[in-house]
Amino acid sequence: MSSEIPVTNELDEMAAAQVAELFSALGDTSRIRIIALLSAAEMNVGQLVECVGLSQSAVSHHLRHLRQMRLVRTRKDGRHVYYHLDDEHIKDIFRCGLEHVLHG
Amino acid sequence: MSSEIPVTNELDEMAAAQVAELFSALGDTSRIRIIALLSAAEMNVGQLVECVGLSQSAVSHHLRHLRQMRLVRTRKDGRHVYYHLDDEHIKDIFRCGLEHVLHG
DNA sequence: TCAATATATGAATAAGTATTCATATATAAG
DNA sequence: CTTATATATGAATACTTATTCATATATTGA
Repeated sequence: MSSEIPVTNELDEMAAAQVAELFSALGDTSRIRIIALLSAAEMNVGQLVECVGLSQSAVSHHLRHLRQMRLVRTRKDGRHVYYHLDDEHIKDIFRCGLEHVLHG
Repeated sequence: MSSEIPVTNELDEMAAAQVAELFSALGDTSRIRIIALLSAAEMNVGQLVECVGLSQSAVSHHLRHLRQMRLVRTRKDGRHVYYHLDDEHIKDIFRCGLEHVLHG
């Protein structure tokens, strides 16, 4: 054995950090509103700016964060960049949290 | 009409803030490790301190945070305070996030 | 090419937060 | 009653992060 700490703990720690990073990315009102909007439909940056009521810069920074976490992906159309959720599972996670606060 | 903004948006904004608050509470490695441990079994503070490897004070602060968010509850037994998840849904949310990082 | 529009980004700052330290409270044991 | 153990908490600090401002890049239309 190379260590006194069981391997499973090491893995769990790493996984815990990743899960925390995921929830942290969703743990901001502005980003959650973006996720909520994209849960309903694909939108370009300008539309998101209008909907969430933040500056274009702030929205863009949040989108970069969500992109880096692989929570959203983009599709380019002319001068516009359309954002959508990376996969359906993201929607599930959001709905899971929403259900909890609506029910609780 | 009392406002130009549809009521549904107001509700969504409030819900979004609550969802963000929930995910934010789960968006910390130490707290997620506590949630992960409590997903498996009830534990008292001393046991949690040993498992997560933080100071007693730090763990206690995190537990207060989780308590205030109604993610955990307590049961007192002598000098010990046992913590457990508030309900099964918390476990679901955690597992939902864990599955995402394990699969993705 | 030039102007206009859409989006992205680095730097700065202000607000938030995790951890530590010191200490308080509560319970049990002797 | 006194001491030891378990947990909680306020204040201070170091660190993180959301937003803004200024500006850059890219695409379209004239």
